[in-house]
Amino acid sequence: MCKPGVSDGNGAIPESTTNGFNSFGQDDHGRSYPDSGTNVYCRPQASLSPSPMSLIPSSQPFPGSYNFQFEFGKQPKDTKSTAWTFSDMTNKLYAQKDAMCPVRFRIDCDGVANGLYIRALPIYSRPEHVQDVVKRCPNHIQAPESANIPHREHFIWCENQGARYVTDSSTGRCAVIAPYDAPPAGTSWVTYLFSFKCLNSCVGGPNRREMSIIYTLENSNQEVLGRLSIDLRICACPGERPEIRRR
Amino acid sequence: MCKPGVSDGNGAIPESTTNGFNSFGQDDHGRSYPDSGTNVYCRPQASLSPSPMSLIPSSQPFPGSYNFQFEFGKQPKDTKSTAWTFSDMTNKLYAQKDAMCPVRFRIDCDGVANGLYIRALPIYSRPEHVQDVVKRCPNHIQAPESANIPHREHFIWCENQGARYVTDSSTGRCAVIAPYDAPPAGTSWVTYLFSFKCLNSCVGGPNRREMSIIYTLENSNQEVLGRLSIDLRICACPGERPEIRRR
DNA sequence: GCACAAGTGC
DNA sequence: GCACTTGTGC
Ligand SMILES: [Zn+2]
Ligand SMILES: [Zn+2]
Repeated sequence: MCKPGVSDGNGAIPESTTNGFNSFGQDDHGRSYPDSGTNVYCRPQASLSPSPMSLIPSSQPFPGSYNFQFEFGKQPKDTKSTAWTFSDMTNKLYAQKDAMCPVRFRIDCDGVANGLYIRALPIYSRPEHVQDVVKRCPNHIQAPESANIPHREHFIWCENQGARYVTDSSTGRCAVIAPYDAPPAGTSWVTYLFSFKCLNSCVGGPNRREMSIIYTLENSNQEVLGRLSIDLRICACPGERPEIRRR
Repeated sequence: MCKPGVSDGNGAIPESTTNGFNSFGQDDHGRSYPDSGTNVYCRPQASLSPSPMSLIPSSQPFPGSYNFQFEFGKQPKDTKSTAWTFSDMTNKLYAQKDAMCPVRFRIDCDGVANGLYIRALPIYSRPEHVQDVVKRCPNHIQAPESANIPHREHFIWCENQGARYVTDSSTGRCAVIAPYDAPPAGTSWVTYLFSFKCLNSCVGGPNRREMSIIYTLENSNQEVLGRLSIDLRICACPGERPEIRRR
């Protein structure tokens, strides 16, 4: 079994968990809601006293000793109606809501990687919103097809066996953790299927705020061994790059 | 005290209640939800077997023996940014969400009208949707300013003293009932303030479906003594008639 | 895949 | 009050 040392990639103390941060939302659920005032859908205001950087999850990528890497599986079609597309140029994933997006990970490992995990955590990438917890909008949480699903409030779902949905009790951040499986014979890449359960535009949820996914490679003590960050846009037409849209 | 006889205006048996109808929604809440399929915001389908007319609330106006009538108070401003405007031409109220709309009612009554009530019930006016219960969208129900408000699921609110929010136990229809007060000295019109707590476009709620308000004059036995119907459109810019909108 | 609808930022 | 954004119907 291979086990390189824990590193943190920021030259600081290794995080014993990815959850060492706080969120400052508009309400108990850290969400922005429509019409806090009369008839105005408003975005959450930046908190008056900005939260210390340490309270915000790090999105600083670092391969770490395991040389943690990702790539995307082949996209279904290359037309404008594709369910998802990843731009290497911008490091941004465009996907429809609920589309299964195959993300492959690999690590440098001579033997069997045991007790390793992939954590997927969504964040708002803009500093004004990064302190807010990414949650689904009430409309989608309450939708019948999410009824009785325990993780229905989670924005990122992972279809892999063994995926575990966690909500940090102090911050309210929702993440999904899947065991890092051994790659199939003949490759070092392991595929994970992620889907995203709100649109970027969902009122009462993401509410048009730009997002990123933070993928961390962790050991069973939740020590971060490597980190990746991917920008994310969930929309009806991921095949249409925003700049191409006709006026 | 004046008390003309109960009439029904349809030449049929008087309704002993406005609630003698059923709703056939998409789910337990009679609502349309986003993405019943993958990534498609869909409207509710018309039920395969159309509901009998008797199960749908009547919106047939009739003044009745009391000569039940309405008019609108003076609108705040006549600019495009008005909070509400009523078109006599089309019998349609255009209003912003949460805007207080003053509706005046009058009845022919020589003495003191006692034990009379005004009921306001919202319906979807198109036959495809009339069987669905009008409720607020989950986003607005869950919004912090609606927390702890018992009638937060109601689409129509009435600000008058004595307003009572009722939900029919068999149909799930939500209505608000206010006592018919004596008009102030010098007029026969009594003013009621109504507000509408979702946009016409609210996903998971009205979801772009056209609506009407049914106002009924009732006695304390919920017998209908008169009925009025007003078409309704709740939107961000009620001052802009839909036809005027620039392309 | 286009044209429309309609809430939002500014 | 305009222009833009972006989900939706067709
Ligand atoms: Zn959503
Ligand atoms: Zn609403």
